[in-house]
Amino acid sequence: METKPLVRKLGALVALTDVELRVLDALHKRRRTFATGRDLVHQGRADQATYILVSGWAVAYKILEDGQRQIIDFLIPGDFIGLRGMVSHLSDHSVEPVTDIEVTEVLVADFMTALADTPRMAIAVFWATSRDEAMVVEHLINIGRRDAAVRVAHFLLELGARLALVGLGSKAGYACPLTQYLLADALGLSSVHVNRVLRQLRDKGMVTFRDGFVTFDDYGRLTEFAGFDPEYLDQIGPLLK
Amino acid sequence: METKPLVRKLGALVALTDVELRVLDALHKRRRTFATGRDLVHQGRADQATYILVSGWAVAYKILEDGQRQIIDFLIPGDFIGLRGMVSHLSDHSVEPVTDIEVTEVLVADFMTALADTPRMAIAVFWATSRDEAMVVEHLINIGRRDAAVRVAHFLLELGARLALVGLGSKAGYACPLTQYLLADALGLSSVHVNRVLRQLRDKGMVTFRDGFVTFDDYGRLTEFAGFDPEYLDQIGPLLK
DNA sequence: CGATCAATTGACGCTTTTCAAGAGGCGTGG
DNA sequence: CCACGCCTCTTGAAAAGCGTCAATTGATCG
Repeated sequence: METKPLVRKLGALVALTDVELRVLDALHKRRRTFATGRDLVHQGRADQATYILVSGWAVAYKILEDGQRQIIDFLIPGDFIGLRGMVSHLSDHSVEPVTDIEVTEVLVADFMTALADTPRMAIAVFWATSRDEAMVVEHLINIGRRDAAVRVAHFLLELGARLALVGLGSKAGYACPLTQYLLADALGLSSVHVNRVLRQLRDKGMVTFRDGFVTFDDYGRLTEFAGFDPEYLDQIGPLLK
Repeated sequence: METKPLVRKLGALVALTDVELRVLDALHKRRRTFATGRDLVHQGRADQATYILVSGWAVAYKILEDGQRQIIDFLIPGDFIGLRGMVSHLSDHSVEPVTDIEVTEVLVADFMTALADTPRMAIAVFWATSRDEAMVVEHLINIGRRDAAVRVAHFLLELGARLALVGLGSKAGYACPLTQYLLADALGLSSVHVNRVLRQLRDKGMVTFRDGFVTFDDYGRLTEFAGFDPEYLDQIGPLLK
């Protein structure tokens, strides 16, 4: 039996019944692929569908008046794409693939019906989105009150923790398709400064960001340096049995 | 008929039936008051209740390892307090009153039951929290990619727009109990710099922050200066009729 | 083989922080 | 009623962090 990312994600929050699993399964309509550079969700446009990321990385961002870009979050397999846009009629940000990606499409109408029919699942979805918000909050704190080096370190650790949850990373490191430009736009830094900071961290033997791989050279020392607390990602098991 | 903040908030998102209104009404248990400096939600502690702010202001924040504080959001009447903490077992931030506040308490168990019994309301709550997340996202962008002056201007405008939604502000200005220290911790700046920037904005005749009041001296010029787009707060009416 | 993009490094300058000091308001206790 | 402490706001001077500009390299791609 194939374990779909969405099932794994929601199942970790709420113990799902057979009926709910069937409803969930019916949600996965078409499987689609998107190539790098082609927007899935476009800033300021209403959407009729949301997606669940199956493979590859994407980035949620917003373009400012002056052309600068702020990255809100990187999306990895198992994440919802454009869920807020679906529910608030107007998406306030864009999403585009970082790599070629594979997604399954979920139609708004189907999703709403599913939530109404299976309230426990609605809670699970609610919980999942709350976790996403916790991520954004952590991101906010990272940018607001940490200096560049700690900020970069913290970010790489957070990404590692998220990837580990879906089996794509460990305390040794992970494959990471991001460029230093993307990192800069996520962290509110210039790419030049990101480069310098990465070299610092590498020279200190804590973490190496190179050739599409993040390698934790000294995980313990890095977490201490970054003040990293993975608690907000912890799951204590399903809230609803 | 008294219009409770929660009813007004959810009613704007989903047209509620009589049954749902009754369920909602039953949620409002005790009314409580908290004085300045007494935490409602404490970082790292699991909670059994969430609150809905009736009057006064509160602040959601997180304390970092080194003692610095990052403010996540200011809470104004009609806002949920500690909703995420309720759903994820572990609250990742603290909430404390800025002024003396009045809240109504909602028990987790009641809330979960209500959501399960009235799925449309669950969607409304889901939507409301999505809007809150949009606020945090805007906050993130503000801190990540705008310089201090624009950041302060944007923030004061955003606060004004939120207050206007609940009848506590206009394009002329609003009563604002925040200190410059609170502003600094929200914006990721030092209080000294916030002070300087506020003087700049005042000298330029755009906005005055003084004696507990924010006065928009030139609303049009300020919005242009800040690149403020209130769209993300807009409501196009109930999604579900 | 030219073009584009990611990474890299140096020099310089500006934004913001830090440190320091002082003024005014307000509550509390003697 | 006054003195004192505490908080908030204010301003100046100096230092630090980070951004901008610029130039170089290597890799990939058509």
